[in-house]
Amino acid sequence: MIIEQLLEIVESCFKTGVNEDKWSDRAAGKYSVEVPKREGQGDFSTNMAMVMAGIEKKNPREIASQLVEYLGKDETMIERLEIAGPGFVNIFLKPSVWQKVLHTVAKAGDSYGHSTVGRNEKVLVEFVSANPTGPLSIGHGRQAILGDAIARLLETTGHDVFREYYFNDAGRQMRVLGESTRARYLERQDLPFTFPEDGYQGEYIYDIAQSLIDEQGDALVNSEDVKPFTKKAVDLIFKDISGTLARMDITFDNYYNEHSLYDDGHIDSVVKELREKGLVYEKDDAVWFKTSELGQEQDRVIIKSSGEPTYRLPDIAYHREKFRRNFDWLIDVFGSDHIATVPDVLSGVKALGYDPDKVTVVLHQFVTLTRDGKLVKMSTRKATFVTVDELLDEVGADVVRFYFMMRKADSQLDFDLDLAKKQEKDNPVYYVQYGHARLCSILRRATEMNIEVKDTGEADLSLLVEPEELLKSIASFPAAIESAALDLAPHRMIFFLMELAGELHSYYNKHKVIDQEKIPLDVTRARLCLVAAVRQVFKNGLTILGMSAPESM
RNA sequence: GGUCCUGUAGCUCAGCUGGAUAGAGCGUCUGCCUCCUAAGCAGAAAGUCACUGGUUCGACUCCAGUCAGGAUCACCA
Repeated sequence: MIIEQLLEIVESCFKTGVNEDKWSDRAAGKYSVEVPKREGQGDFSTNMAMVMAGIEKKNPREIASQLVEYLGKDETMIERLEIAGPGFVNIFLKPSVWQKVLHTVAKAGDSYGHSTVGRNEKVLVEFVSANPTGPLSIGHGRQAILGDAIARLLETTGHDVFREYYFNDAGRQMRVLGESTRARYLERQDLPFTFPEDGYQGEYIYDIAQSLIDEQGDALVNSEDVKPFTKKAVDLIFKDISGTLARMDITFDNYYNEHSLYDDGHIDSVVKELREKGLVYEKDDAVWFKTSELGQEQDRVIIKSSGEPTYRLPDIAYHREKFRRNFDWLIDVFGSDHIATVPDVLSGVKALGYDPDKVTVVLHQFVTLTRDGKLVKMSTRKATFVTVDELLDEVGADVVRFYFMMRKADSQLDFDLDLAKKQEKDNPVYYVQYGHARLCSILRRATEMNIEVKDTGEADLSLLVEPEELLKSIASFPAAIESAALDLAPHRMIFFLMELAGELHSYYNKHKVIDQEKIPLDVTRARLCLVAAVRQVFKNGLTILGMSAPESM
């Protein structure tokens, strides 16, 4: 990458200064080379002189002029230098350095931007993990897309990614689900029924009841056992959930059933191990975990006086199993309502001898929905929540993905349905996709006119006029992916693409590519190389985010 | 009350490891289609980066405190 090559040059100049006794090596590694925010301040700049000034107690501009003298000797990529502001050294590169990016993109094609920084590290991304009690709500939607985007980014950067969905289909929640279904089953047949006090009130329960009636008629009317109802509900709800996920092109490598932790004895063995370490004790007929000895304020119950474990115990056991399955990095994507469980799980992991630093929890804040300029009130209990399916029906998968990725996880996300539904303008999703479509259109046109899109090596790229912004963006694409991936921040890719689209649309209006009367053929050919490269970056960027790159709109 | 997140333009939000004159989209206002897609472009107006201190050559960014909003503090998951 360009910045890395430049950094090498800067570092060797720094060393030259040390060797020639101009300054000491105490500033080594403390300075940086970065892209200035404003135009006219160079392609890159370094703060070395300012960093050194503090350490060496010298005038920063004096150091800067010495540095400029050293840097000026480079003929490979530096065109000119200037000292600015408090002591920045601004570095202007030769245009040919940027133009070469087009070769790189053309050569790499669909894999441009992919890297191997992940070194095949085994990463487990756990996300969604919604229990089968109803259709996915928009809160789950955010999590599904955030988790999937993180997984895709990590794959792109050379990680060995495994996607897992953790669920529980036993226990009180499921009993209530079964009882709710039974009540609807009886209601539909005009028989007396009692609906559970905290039952699931959603319409979908009627659908489940109806399918039981269709299949078995009134055979279950006198069933004492709630299991057939629960089972049917779980089956249909899971089918519904995976259907919703499939519509967004989200798949999992594994669905991990909490119950298997009991069957395989992992729950018992965790308690046993903690007990051996003296971290467990009995009080009030319950079993407590000494989390206070692990940095927390108070101890927590892991087995209730009824003999049933609390949710913490299987959570801890589950994470131990993740470690035992030899993953190097565990990523949990949760809603912010799970915040209280995080310290408990990490305490458990630590107590069992695993490194909690290998667990990264991505907590995302809540989602609100705005329709007709007003906040839509949602309640899970009353089943007045909006489902992901409904959103998909209204605006389609690309828009849903884009909007859910647009904000960093830490921010609350307001899904503006009015804006999302606008298909004609103002919608950032189309702004980006339109960029790709426009470029495709130009390439189609070139083919129609029998203009061959030459290999970048044959075209005279020095004929490109004002392509700097675009070339720099293209060149920074791999770094953008890397930072978004390693920081688990997909929203940065969205912003990257929006910026690229802005630059492209601006260029498009300023410079025509094909015009046989006004534009010389070799200029057209050079611009077609640029067009092809930008199109490739759009396509790769959209693909990495799980969105489509339409060739026409 | 404790813990975590948030507070940046009228609205919704970026601002990555501190860097030069604070950024985008929407909204508002003014222009631009005999021309590769106007789902676009060019320009204008719009800010006490919640507040107060501190750290330093330099703070939206780091630290402490205050205020406001959200999440969470079970032998529910």
